[in-house]
Amino acid sequence: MARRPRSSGSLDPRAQSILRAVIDEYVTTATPVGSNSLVERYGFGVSSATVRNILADLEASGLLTHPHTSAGRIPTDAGYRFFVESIVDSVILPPVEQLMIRHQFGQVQHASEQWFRLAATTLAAANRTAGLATAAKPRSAHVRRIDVVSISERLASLIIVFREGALRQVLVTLAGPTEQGDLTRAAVVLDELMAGRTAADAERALARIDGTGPIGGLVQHLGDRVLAAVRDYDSAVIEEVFSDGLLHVMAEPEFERSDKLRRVFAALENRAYLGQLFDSISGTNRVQVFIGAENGPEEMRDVSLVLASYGEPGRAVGVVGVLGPTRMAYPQAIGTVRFVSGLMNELVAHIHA
Amino acid sequence: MARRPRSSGSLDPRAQSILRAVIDEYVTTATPVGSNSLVERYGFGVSSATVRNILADLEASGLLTHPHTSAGRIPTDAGYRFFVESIVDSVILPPVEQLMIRHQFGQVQHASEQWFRLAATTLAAANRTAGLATAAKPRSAHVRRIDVVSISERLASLIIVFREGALRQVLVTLAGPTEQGDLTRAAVVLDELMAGRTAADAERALARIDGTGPIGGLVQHLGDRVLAAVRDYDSAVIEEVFSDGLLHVMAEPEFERSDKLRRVFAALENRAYLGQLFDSISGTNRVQVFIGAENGPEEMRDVSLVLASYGEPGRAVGVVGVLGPTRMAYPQAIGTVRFVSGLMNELVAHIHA
DNA sequence: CATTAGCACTCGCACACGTTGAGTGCTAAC
DNA sequence: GTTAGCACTCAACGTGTGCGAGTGCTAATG
Repeated sequence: MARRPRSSGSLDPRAQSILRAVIDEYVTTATPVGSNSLVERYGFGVSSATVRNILADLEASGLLTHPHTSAGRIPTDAGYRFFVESIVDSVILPPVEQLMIRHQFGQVQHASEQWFRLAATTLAAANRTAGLATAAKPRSAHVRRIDVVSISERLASLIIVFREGALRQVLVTLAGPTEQGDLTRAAVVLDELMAGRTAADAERALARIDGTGPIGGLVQHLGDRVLAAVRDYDSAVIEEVFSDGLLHVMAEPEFERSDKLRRVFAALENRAYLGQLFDSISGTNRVQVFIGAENGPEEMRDVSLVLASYGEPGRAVGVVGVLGPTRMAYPQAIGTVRFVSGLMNELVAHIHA
Repeated sequence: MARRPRSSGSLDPRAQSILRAVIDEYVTTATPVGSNSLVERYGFGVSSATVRNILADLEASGLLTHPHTSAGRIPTDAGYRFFVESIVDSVILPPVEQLMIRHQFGQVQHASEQWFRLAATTLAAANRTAGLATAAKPRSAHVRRIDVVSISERLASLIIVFREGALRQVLVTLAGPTEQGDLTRAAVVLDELMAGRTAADAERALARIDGTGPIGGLVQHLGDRVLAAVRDYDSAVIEEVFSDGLLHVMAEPEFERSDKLRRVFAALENRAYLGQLFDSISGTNRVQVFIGAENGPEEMRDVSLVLASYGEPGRAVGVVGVLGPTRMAYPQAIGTVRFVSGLMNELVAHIHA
């Protein structure tokens, strides 16, 4: 029975600090925490009996639970939520860690567009959980350059560079033996026709083209392929989700039995789900936290996501984040995700400069 | 006690068929198989007592074991090895399955160099295990084409196409504001200089270049980057190992507890190990099977690999294969791996035509 | 002499049972 | 409001027991 009825939302500062202590303790030990160990390790200046009363209150408010009568308390999703709300705006990553991460990004400054992979790897390492990241993808694709390279007599590699530096390669089987010279001429025509265009523009331009003549057919053939590739790039909500450190999650005690984790991984392979999720956070630049059942899918009820989008809302956006058990170190996760997304913002800005 | 001492290597045909039956049964049920269930389901025309005698012989030969005295038999690594040797040359994938796989490959005929991904996916699906594949990588890289595209004022995307169609992209920060015109001119110089060259040749050519003049510095700067990228591509034994269907392995009862599997996954992330392994089979085009402890690393003693290389030994080779528990359906695995590697051979030949 | 029926034996597994200990909730005193 | 005290609960652990699948051995058989 709750001794003093309280309105949810506000919380006695002492109760709040005890909630924090429970979360802190549970996150590190992974075992339910009891009143005794709390006063022992945190010593609130009160006895264990008092702490017990407060714990009972917190449970009545739905912030803690009991696995069974004679066990300690563990936080509920709502408990984590309350905790996260109370810290999410104030967390700042310590300068030492900031420096370490910056250093890692410096190492590969000019290694193609692999930054998002590095972001996932960095987040995974810094949190000992799984790191996730997608490449920044523009709202609508603009073609920047088209190139055609002969691979063999009847095979050519079609290379499409998009405005932000993203790149697509398509192998094209040719109708007959074709020399690099013709391919180059066709490439020039296509390049002039499509460079700077969106998919829709490019389609209109291609429709007006003269499909006859010595290389007209070739241009038409290649143009169709370019268009398909551009549309494909355009329509995918997320191009690729790169993840790293899934092994860390496997090592967590809640996933000792692999079937739970298997379902989580299966959910992560569901593009529709991830696409929708990432889309929902792509407006804001704030760090978003999804805790356990808040994720929606049944399979995800044992894990939490800490996500942030990066990029320029009107142009290109991507997502970085962390996935771990609901029992995860939220302050650390929020801090690193915020910092890395900031870093990615800088990089995107640098590209668009 | 073995009733009749036998030399290892040859085996009574009846004993052999019983070994097969044990493997067959164990692979499907995952539980030790006893003499009774054997005669029940396979009825060899003898009683269970006789089967028991033969089982004892097979155990004495090291092909079977006992988890404990009152349990049925399970195959040892040596037992699987014997079985695999006896079938490896005769397994042919049923035409129906051949057709299904061919069909899948037909669907994406012109989707860039993603074939190896499809190979992994197909193998995973066909065997309900993990599928592995690497892209075909040439012994020594030959540059086919170099292109430079301006991304922003001080940022350019350097695109290197290799002879077999492989592609590398490097973002380059420029010393000062540079127009596409200059970049294009530099690209032409580099293209003429390096196209058709190996890394070593390209290095020599680049050393002789005139680093002065209006675009000389630019060429030099970009050239260094190209060289680094080519060397990088050259030196990596395997570029990327794509895997699919790891979830299937997670579902196997031997990996119900996730720690075993975690170690396997960790081993798979060890590039040095995989590189050496893949290198060791890259000479031959035969299907190679590595069973349990044969793999070497302690972490891999519970899994088997069925691998085959594809490509043209002198030029470009890659690897496709399957990873599963030692208790895996070897005939099916061998059949699909052989067939898919054959398919990949065709594709590589097509590229080099 | 290979095969087989019969039988004692082994040992993991499932289940029941008592013990232990951490932790709770309640009450009465401060 | 806080606290000491205490009865109570329940998972975890170790032990004991019966069950059953399966073996290995022996002696009989065609």
